[in-house]
Amino acid sequence: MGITKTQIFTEQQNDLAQFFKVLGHPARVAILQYISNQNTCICNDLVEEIGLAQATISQHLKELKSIGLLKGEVEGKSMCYCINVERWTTIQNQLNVFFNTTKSNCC
Amino acid sequence: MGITKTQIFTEQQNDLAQFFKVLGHPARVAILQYISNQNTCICNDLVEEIGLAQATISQHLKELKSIGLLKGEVEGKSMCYCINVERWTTIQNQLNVFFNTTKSNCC
DNA sequence: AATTAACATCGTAATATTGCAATATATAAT
DNA sequence: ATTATATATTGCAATATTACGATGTTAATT
Repeated sequence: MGITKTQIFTEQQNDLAQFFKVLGHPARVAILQYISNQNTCICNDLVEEIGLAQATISQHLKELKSIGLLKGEVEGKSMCYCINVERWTTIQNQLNVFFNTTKSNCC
Repeated sequence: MGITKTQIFTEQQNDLAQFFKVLGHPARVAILQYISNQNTCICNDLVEEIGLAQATISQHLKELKSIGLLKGEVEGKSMCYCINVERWTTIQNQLNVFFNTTKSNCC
């Protein structure tokens, strides 16, 4: 097969895994860090900064947008991609709830 | 292609992405939650509880072990898989540092 | 209106992941 | 010693992901 059996898990488990999965690529970690360090955030900078082709960066940005972590606004002929701080904080909280409620142990 | 260009990222970025990636599958989230809720944690229970084949569960356990999140001890003819609380806390802290240092914004 | 610049999307090749049956291994029970 | 039980490993098929060139699209510039 090769297809994840989403149906056998809870919505919470699938959502959590989805967040983790999107963050689970170094290019996407790097993109978030770079955007966070800039005051202007334009996609073309990312291509030079990260060192992947423009099409590839665009694809990674799309995935970060898919879970609401980034929002992009058209700014002339460029794009201004920003971190959605509200969403960012919400996800951080959800991950912390997961970590805090899942660390008990038997041995 | 199809191969992640690990060399162009920092070790920190690759490590972070690796943690996220391992947690980025609902079966692995479910396994961690189940183990955390049990006092005894035996692999065979997991097969029935999660609903994936024994070989598949074994594979997921291996990945969780690969980043040190689980430790397994032989207990008779069963295995006792436990969460490595120390490692768990370390990773949680690293993720929080990432979240806290990466949420500034421009718009 | 043609051109340029900045992305986005499509198509595709290479590689990775998911899942399982079959098989191997290791221990407990008989 | 043989058998049963629990888990790991191997091999493989199906699907997903990564990456990029080529091509669309949109908006500013000329």
